[in-house]
Amino acid sequence: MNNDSTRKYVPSMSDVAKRAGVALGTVSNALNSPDKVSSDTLKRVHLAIEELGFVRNRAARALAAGTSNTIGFVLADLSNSFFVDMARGAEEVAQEHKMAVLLANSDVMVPKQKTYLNLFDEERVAGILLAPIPGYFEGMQKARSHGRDVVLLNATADEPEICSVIVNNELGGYLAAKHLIGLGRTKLMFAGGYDQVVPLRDRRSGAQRAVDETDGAVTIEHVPTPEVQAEHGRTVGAAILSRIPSERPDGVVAAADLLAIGLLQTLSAANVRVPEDIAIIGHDNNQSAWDSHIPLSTISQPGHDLGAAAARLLIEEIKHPERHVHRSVILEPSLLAKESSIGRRL
Amino acid sequence: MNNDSTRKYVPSMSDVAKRAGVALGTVSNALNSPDKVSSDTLKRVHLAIEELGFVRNRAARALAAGTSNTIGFVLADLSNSFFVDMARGAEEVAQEHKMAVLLANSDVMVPKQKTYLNLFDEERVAGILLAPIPGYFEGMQKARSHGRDVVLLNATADEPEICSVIVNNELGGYLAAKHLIGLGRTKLMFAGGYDQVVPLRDRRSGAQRAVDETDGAVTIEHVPTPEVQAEHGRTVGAAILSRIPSERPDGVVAAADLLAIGLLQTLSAANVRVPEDIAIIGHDNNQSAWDSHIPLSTISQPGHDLGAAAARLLIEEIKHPERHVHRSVILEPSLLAKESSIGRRL
DNA sequence: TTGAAAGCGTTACCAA
DNA sequence: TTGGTAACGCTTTCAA
Repeated sequence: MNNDSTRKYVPSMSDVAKRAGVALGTVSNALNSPDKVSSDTLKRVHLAIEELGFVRNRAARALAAGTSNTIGFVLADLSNSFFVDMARGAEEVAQEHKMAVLLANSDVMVPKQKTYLNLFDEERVAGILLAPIPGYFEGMQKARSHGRDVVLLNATADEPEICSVIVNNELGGYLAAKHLIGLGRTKLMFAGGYDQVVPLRDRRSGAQRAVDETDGAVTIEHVPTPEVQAEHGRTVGAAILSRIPSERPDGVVAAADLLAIGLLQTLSAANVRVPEDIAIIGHDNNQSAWDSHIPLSTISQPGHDLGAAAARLLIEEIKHPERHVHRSVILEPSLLAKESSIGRRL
Repeated sequence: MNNDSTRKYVPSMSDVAKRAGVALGTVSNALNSPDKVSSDTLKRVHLAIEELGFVRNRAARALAAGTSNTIGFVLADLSNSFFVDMARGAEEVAQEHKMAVLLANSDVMVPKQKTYLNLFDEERVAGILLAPIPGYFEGMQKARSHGRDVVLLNATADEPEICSVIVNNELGGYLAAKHLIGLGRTKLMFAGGYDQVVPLRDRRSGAQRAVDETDGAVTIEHVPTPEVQAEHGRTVGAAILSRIPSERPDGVVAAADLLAIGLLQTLSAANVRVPEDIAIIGHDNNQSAWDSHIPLSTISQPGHDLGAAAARLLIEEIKHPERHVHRSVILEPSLLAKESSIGRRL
């Protein structure tokens, strides 16, 4: 009927100290620098902890020490596997250093991003990992001005004082276009995005570079879209279908996988053969695009490595501020050729 | 070259108090119970806060108050959109109550789940949301014994003292089978899972119930698989293909979407028509299965509602322990009929 | 190696 | 309404 009043008494370090017959400071040492304590007292302390069911109070710890061993990770979009991969990578590295990673999903909402950044700042976390909403950094400076170390993922700030890990998007676009060109395609299309979104713009210039290298043997046109979701891919697909076949591209570099999937669906539904008539390659290796009817060739973003590299930078900055040099790590994407470009291989 | 020593001095409440010419306690009140402070001093305090760039110290807050206004959410698998939906739902509700949700991904690893549960316990969070690794609750009791409120998502504990929110899986299986039967299918197959995994077992019994209701007009067979990933679906597909057509089922209820996708691929590749020859319905409405070639019919799990309901239960328990009644909320899944069962509708 | 005591920045209480 | 002050539970000197 009513709630249990099981709310047990939570033992503190001084309780442990009493029980073990040692001083408070000794318990603290036993926990934090076991080597400073004789193995005998160590045993007694641990026994007492066990008997009492003691748990450290992190709040008190953070207050006294001025910082915690927790890393706060604010990321833009949990429904995108790219970010989930980052979280995994960061976690693995943190774990090696006995640090924990707490996640906060800003869900592509700027105020939320700011709120969580502020939350981690208030919590005095050891450091903050931020995979920001493209173009939005609000809240970051405030945390930094309080001495909180911040490392950016998949974005760079103007100031060189902030470490960041980014992906070479230009190379991604280049690899994608180069792949299609190598497959003999000559009339390319770059689908999606517009120039205000830097990563997508970079992908496009990379694709352009690959085309330029052919000295005119290959052409490329750009069909911009407001966003890069599946529906925008369908729009692009419809646009292609409205042309007479001879005017259609024979290869499409999509700015993102979801867009590529939408495009793929629309074309297949109209009996355009992929890749025979039109080869398609996406971008991101987004899990949501796995297992599509015709497996999608894509440019794989090193999400895991990105998270790991960022965590390494952050931890270095936290633990050795004196020897730490602020820098930007650039990771390379890689080609993942599948059926949508190279056809079925048996 | 070297790191900036920008590490600014972080002002405290007493600094604010001095600056505003009021007492420390007044600043605290100004922040926590503005109504207890005259609008004049309120103004002065806020001005001082602004000028100093003050941020509360949550560690100190949690220490003094004994709890925070943060909810910790430990979930089993971030790469499954079901869990991400839960997180969103929980967050929305928390936000309405001015509480924040911090996420920890146990990544289907029991030790991690335990570690994070312990972490949140140590942090003295206001409460814990736990979407556990099926069958594993280690770490939960310890946190509970410290007075931490815990609410389970998509799982139930043996003790009635713990609130939980679950999905009626039996109904899900029933709806799925009923749907295929309503479409005229008479030789069903339930693909995936085995009886040790409770949710999957429930789905199967639901499907069985739907079949039983036909008084023998419809049959159903069970093909178990060790897990329910795409590869297992391919295995099931291969098994079906190895039979002569007349022995094949005409409708398959898959225990999970990923499995359904694998099955779909294998069958399509062998030119089995879906849904004409074999209708397929999955389970979970997993985002990773969206945008497949033939849109997959599925049973939609109310992930968002699940998270929201759980957060509501938890917050009620936190804020009104005296009037709170422990209970288990059961949510209903719903049918999402798409092309893989009903064919293309124009 | 161990013990004692001074904070850390809040909240919450009581007196004014 | 306000001010003063004792916790909160830990880390971290400094002596012993």
